[in-house]
Amino acid sequence: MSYIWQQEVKPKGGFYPDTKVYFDGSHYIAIPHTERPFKPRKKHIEEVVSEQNKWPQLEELSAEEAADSPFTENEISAPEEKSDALIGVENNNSPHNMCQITQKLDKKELFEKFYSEHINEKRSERRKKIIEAMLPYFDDRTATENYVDVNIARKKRNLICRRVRMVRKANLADFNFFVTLTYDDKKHTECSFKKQLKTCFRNMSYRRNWKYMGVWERSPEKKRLHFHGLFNIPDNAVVGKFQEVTDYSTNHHAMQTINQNTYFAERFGRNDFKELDKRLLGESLGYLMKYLEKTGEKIVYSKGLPQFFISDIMEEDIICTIGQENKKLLLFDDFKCWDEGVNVGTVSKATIAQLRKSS
DNA sequence: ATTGACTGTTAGATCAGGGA
DNA sequence: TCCCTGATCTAACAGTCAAT
Repeated sequence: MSYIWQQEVKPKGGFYPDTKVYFDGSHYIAIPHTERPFKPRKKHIEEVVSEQNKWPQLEELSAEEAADSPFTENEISAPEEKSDALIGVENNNSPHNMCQITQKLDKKELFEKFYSEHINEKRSERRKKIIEAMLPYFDDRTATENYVDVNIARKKRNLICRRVRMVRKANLADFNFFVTLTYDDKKHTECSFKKQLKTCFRNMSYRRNWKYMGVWERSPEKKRLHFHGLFNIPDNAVVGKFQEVTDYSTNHHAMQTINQNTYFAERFGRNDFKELDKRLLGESLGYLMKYLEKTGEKIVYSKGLPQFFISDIMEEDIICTIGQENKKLLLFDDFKCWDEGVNVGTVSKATIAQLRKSS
């Protein structure tokens, strides 16, 4: 095998061109540029194993059920456009607000279903239960166990990827608020809360240059849907006003003071904008990570949160090589950034902003 | 670990409506 | 007409996968 990174990483002339630089929370680390020759991927086709019939009365779904439904409005109203999809919907002249949903699941989708059903259980218990549930769809127990183990490993890999991405984005983001939001029954249903809040954040990001990342949470003890997020809100881009509100917390059974924003209080309900101590970023991230893992929910990101920036790195700015096979470069805190032979200065917020971005 | 390719989702851009 | 806000459309990208 003759992949470039397996040859000599260190270039001649004492510098590394186009490295990907990330911040691990205390140091900047550069990954030297590597390339791998293109190799087409095999397409794996999963076997269809299960069909379920459901007769949901759409207008009778509660907001919560609607939010939890795997069928989006699009899938229900325009099934003919998804002819090759495994999830199909038929409307056989049934009453106006009723349609037959025929859900065909392949083995992988079935695995996903059982995996999310047992997400809150211990790993070994979860594995056992998924295997039992999937046993009828395989020839024997060994085949079932193999399939489940391979897919558990896949989920684990994917989670690691997401975690790495999230931490690297957060470390370069310069967040200044940790925000918790929920909704007032008088203003929203869970569904409308989620939809409008996402729209609102999207607009703040575009119009006021807010950056954010966060997760939705509905833990068993706190039934109400919350949004927890890390925000970078520029000084001149605040909406509404901040007010200290002191009230009784039913969760902690004690009085608590929150920094409530009037804009979000009026539109959505209770909220808390905690100013973020940079030293506590790791702790806040851990908090978000907990929900990321437990709920299987995806992270809500604003765009423009890079994982890396691209810079050439001079040999004199490298402390040592680190990582697997010493392929990463640990940099001095005041390392210089270079863009195609031009020194764009010592690393700083401004430097990072003008360097080439890499998602 | 990292990479590039693929794909479904979602965030940036734009539209539309309302109020001043 | 201008400004602000919420909604909608679609291009960009997050998530995933397989290779290594």
